[in-house]
Amino acid sequence: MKKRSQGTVNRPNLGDVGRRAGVSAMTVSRALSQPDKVSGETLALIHAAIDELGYLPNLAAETLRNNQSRVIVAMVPTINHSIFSDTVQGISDVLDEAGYRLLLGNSGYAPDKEEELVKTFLSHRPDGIILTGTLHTETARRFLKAAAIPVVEMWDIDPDRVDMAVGFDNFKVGHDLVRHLVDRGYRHLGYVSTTFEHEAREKRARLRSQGILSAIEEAGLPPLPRTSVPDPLNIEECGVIAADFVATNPGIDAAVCANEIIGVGALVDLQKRGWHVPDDIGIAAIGDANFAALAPPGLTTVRFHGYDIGRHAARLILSRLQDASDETKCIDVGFEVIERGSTKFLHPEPD
Amino acid sequence: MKKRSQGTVNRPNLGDVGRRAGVSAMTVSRALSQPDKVSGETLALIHAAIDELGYLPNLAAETLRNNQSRVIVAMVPTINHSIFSDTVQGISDVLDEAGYRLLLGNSGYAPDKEEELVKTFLSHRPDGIILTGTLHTETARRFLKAAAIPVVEMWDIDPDRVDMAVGFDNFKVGHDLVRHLVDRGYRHLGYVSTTFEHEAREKRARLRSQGILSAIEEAGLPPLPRTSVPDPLNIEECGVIAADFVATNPGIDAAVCANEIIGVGALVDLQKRGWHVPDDIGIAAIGDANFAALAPPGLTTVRFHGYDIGRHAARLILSRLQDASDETKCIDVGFEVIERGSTKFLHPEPD
DNA sequence: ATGAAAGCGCTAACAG
DNA sequence: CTGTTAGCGCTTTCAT
Repeated sequence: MKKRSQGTVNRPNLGDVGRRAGVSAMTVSRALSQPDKVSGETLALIHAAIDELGYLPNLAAETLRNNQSRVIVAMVPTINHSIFSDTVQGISDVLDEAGYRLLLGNSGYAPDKEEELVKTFLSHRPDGIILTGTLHTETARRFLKAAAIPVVEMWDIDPDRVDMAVGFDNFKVGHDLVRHLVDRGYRHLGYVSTTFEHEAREKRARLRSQGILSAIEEAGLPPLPRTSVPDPLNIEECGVIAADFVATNPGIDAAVCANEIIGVGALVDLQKRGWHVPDDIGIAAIGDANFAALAPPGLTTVRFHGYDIGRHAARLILSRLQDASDETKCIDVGFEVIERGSTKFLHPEPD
Repeated sequence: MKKRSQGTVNRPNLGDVGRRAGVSAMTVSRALSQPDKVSGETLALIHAAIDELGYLPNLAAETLRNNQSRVIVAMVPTINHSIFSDTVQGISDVLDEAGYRLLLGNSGYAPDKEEELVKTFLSHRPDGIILTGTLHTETARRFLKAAAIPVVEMWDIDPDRVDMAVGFDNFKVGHDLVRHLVDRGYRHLGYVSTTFEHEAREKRARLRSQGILSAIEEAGLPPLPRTSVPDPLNIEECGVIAADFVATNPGIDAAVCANEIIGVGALVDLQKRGWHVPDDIGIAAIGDANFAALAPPGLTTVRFHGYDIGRHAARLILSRLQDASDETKCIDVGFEVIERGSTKFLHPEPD
């Protein structure tokens, strides 16, 4: 009796199928991968055997043999955030269509954790890997390069990327949002920012601030009053802080909020206090995940294209896999300013 | 020269590490899995070699050899929905902690697609698999059973489950929400339901309807006026339909909405039309994903525990893996009625 | 404490 | 058109 397995159920392999069909394992293998090289009669026998046995190929063996797993790894800080779940959905949709599978990891904004995960994931021999952000440990970078598989970094575009990148320019986000407000006649902006512990988020936030300041300078506006809210964010607290800020800085005609939570909080709280938005004060925020459209009269925001970022990331991996000579790419998917009721066009008045 | 690889980079294996450390592959293997069986000196040499070469184990080989992949598959209809991304996060958190990886699939509510994916995923030899819902093709069920690995079905609890299940009782959802309204004094309910094409969603919706009707009967309330909104859902349209429904059924003192979108739409639209919520009309909805708390005065809802469902599902898999004799389990995580401003306690008045 | 052999399931390469 | 051999990287088993 052939000894196989250590206690668990034996699942049929190519040999079992072949035995049942009266051919060798090799012929079954061919029947599946190059059916034109197998006679019609044998083919029928083999398929019957496959159905009877419920044969499924063993991809661990294929991976080992072919050095190709048809698995792509994606690591996001959390999927519990609509912007990242959009991204993962985009990745998943593209991979699925191409017959690749998605191995998903949560790095939680922690480079050390990410390094650990990168090593573990590389052990699964993925055909490609998609990471969030550009902040990785030196060791992680080394292993990624040694793996010699396509690597895409998402969301941030950084010149010293590992391989490929898809994202947008955070400096431009801040810059363009201010520019948008200036174009509508706003002149006295205030800024409600965030304070993040995580270096990756802090870096992103800093770039946006710099963009804001740069646009303000370009437009010759007065200096930017500023406050910040603590992490983690709570919509009510953020609203109070933002509304207090607006109330104690009476010169401000528009508040720029570092994210949607702050923006909606400010919108709700200011209106509760009797301010009229957008007539008394304009409000705009960076990020458009869930509720920006919902809180009356709607929050003007910068929207990111998470789903597109995911799709592009997966496509970059796949196209590199198809054509290894494909040169390194960097895709800027941009962003969008969505104008809603919380800002309006101000008629120019004497200052 | 040793021939290896077909064009791609060779990554170091146990033999390479051993050669560098002056020992055999087997000793390196032991150094990693049973370090106490290797002399301290050799151990140091081996670890040095591992670091120098950047060795990572090949899990495809381990899987093939050990018949164990440390990979768990999870299939959800979409992760682009906060309730499912919560679930996936729950799964991921538990797996991560236990050193397992998550292979994620999107079945998109389609049993045929799911069957295809189940087969592909089983080919990866996962140690366990987590599915959404109980609606699978016969073939899918057969393959799942043949795979002889732990299977968990999430969200719906069904007596004829494949193996284990985590979820809640949809009949009870409808029943308890109505009961909640009745307890607060509401007597003339109306129902804004959905019309789904997908059998799985339709089934869930039907169970909830039955629960609603049952509670109404128990309480001896008048028959339930009812309308429905088309899929896919749009918040404004849903709002218009729901508000029209309330306006044309003046007897109604509370509207039960089949989901959060409808509920918030109704809330916004009715208030826009000058209705006062909850004084003129109470509103309650099933589902509490994103914005129920946000639209003033807050929407009373039934909240599901997606994250917990995910955690439990992963835990069931892992505990079965640790102890195969563990008996089949079914966990009811329940749900929660969240009372917000859109309903209130009605003082009993003469009818 | 360490090593050699064998085999997990698959397929490229080479017969026939 | 079909079969045999060998080896992908790993670990169980059996020496030493």
